[in-house]
Formats: sequence, structure tokens, C-alpha cells
Amino acid sequence: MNDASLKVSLDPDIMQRMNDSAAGRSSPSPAAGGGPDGRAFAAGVASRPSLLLARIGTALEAAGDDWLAPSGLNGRDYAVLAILTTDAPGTQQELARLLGKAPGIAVIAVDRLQEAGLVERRRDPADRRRSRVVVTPAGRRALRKADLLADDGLSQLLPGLTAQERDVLYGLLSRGASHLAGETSDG
Amino acid sequence: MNDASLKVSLDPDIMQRMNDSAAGRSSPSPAAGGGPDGRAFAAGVASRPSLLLARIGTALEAAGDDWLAPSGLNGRDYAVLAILTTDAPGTQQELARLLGKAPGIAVIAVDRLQEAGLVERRRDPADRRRSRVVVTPAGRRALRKADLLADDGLSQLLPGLTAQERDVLYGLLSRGASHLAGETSDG
DNA sequence: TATTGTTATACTCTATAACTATA
DNA sequence: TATAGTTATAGAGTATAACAATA
Repeated sequence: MNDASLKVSLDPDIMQRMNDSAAGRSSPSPAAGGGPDGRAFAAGVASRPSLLLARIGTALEAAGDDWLAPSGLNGRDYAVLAILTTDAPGTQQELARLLGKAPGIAVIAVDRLQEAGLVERRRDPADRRRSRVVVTPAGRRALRKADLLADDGLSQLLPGLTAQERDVLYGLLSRGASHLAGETSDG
Repeated sequence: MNDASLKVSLDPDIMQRMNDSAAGRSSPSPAAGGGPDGRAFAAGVASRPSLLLARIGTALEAAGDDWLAPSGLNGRDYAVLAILTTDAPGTQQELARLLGKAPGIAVIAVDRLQEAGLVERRRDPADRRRSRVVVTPAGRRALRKADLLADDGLSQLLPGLTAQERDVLYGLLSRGASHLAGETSDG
């Protein structure tokens, strides 16, 4: 986690192009990080596990783009690069499925990353309908940088926890939701 | 947590009216509970704490309405009733702030609950601009029922964890995000 | 003039449904 | 006929900005 190489240094072109749209989205929402004057969390929410978990997830998504800003990525970019790198889906439709979104969303996401030079589409010679999306070296650098930024952000979102406790938390989440990782639910 | 009284028995009228809109929203999204054939979670997501937490939060929100259906409430209703009961905000604007949404959203949410007879608006005699929202007995019954349903749902969302482990998880989340509960962030 | 509740409007995100090309 | 990618459209959800009532 604490590698010595934190300087990933993306191409300035890439960062500029992607920040064009990323910056436009970081509008100050009333819920995001902290309200103008009152408390951000209601006790009625904090005292109920399901509401608390939902609220933390929302807060994370709201803050995520800000965390990742130095990498030039937004949350969607990050998730897509992570899936492409780790799961290597053979088609964009599988990417969409792993992303949990409609196929059209994957098209837009890949378009965006491709324009930034972080991924490339490669037609499958065996079946020319399929286009395999491969991550470029610049994409891998961006993902590494985003991983570090995301970890930093998460530690800031949960400042009440030590690194050890965050590991426990992550372990519980990972094991608790592991049933969703490999099973074919009801197909 | 394990009270003997699980039968809250809402008025049939209330349940029918609120289910009119609640049922219409439970459309099968491709991400929600489990995809048609593939895995729901990508390894690239599951192996990254921030993406995993965001995804679990999304899955919870997607499934929440289904969990709460027997109570006649949706997730928004549940959160509002919880805040009204626990935090007792003096104005709708404070309710909106605690809810993390714009004031107009609170108006709509209170309208909905009021039509179902779960809350009532009471003009403040001292300052007639303010309307205090009070929870009716039916609203309190619905909230109690929803609390039980939400706990059940959460245990189903994380089947890999024992009840004890879920308590640990909740404790970590609660303590980790406690900084958001009482501090005035930057007002 | 400032604040509360309310309403109307515009914007963002997304699923759905076409459509094209390949098979 | 069926599947992958793509595009267009419609709908839900929300913030923003007005507005009316009250202070």
C-alpha cells in the first residue's frame, strides 16, 4: 500500500482533456461532504445500519470524483479501468454486466477513456462483432494512481478508524458480499 | 433488536395507497440483485475497497425498496420517518438538511407521508412560517416494522457474515463516520 | 430585507428500444 | 434468426431558481 513510487505522472494532455468534463460535474451538492452549517448525518440515519451504509455509500460516490481528480479520472472511469484490468471482459456487453449498467453506458464510458488514450478498442478477428477493450500503458498508470488516491480518500471518509480497522472493515465487506462475486444468481 | 412484536399491522388503506407508487418503481434493473446470467460483482470492483463500498451501497439502495415493501414504505419514506422520530427537526428545511437533499425534496417526501397518514404538519404558533412535522402513531408503527425489515434485508445482503460480524461491521462504520454526526463542517 | 414552505424548470443519469453489422 | 455494438428517446430523480407568506 505504501509503495515508494507515488508519482505516476500522467500526460498533461490526458489530464486536461478529462478534467474538462470531470471538473464540470463537481458541483457542490447539499449532501456531499458537509452541509453549509448543520450536521451532515442525522442521528436517525447513523443509528440504523442500513441507512448508515446507504448514506456512506452515497457520500463516497459524491466525494469520489474529487479524490480521483489528480488522476484525471472520475469514479466511472476508475471502475471501468479496474474491471478491464482485473476481469478482462471479452466483450463490451460483459463489461457492462460487470459494471452493473446497461450496454449503452459501457459504450459511452469506453468512448471517453479511448479519447483520453487510456484504452483501445480491438476488433476480434474471429468474430468481428466483438470489440475487445484493452488498457494502454497510460491507462495502467492512471489506474495505479487512482488506486492510491481512492485509498487515501477512503481513509479520509472514515477518519475515526485506524488503518488496521479499515482492513477489518474491508475484510468484512468483502467476505459478506462474496456471494455476489462468483455465483450465477438465477440465470 | 429481537422484540416479540413483529406484527405491526398497518391500515390496509395506507399500504394500498403507498404501494401504488412503490410497486411501480421496483423495475428490474440490470445491476440490482443479480444479473441475468453473469456474475454480479467484478473482481476488479471487489478487490478495491472504495469501489466495493460504493457498489454495496448501490446494491443496498436498489434492494431497499423491496425489503421495505411489506411496510408500505420505500427507502425515502424510511429515512424521513427515522429522522423525524430520532432527530425531531424543527423545520422542514432542517429535515432536508439532515436528509442530505434539497428543501423541495423534503416537501415532496412529507406530502407523501402525510397523504398516507404517517405524519402531520403543524404550524408553529410562534413563527407561522415554520411547520413542524410530527409522526403519527401509524407512522411510528410503520417505522418499527421498517426497522425490522431493513435489518432482515441487510442480513440477506451480507449472507457471508454472522450476526456478530454484522455488529462489528456496523460498529466500525458508525465509529468511522462519527465525525460527520456532530461537527459543523465548514459553515 | 430575510426566512420558510412551495412550485416550476432544467439538468443529469440511465434503461429501453431501435438500428447497423456481423454471424 | 441471433448477437455485439451503437445511437436515440423517454423517464426518474434532483438541484436551482423563482414565488408567496410570514417575520
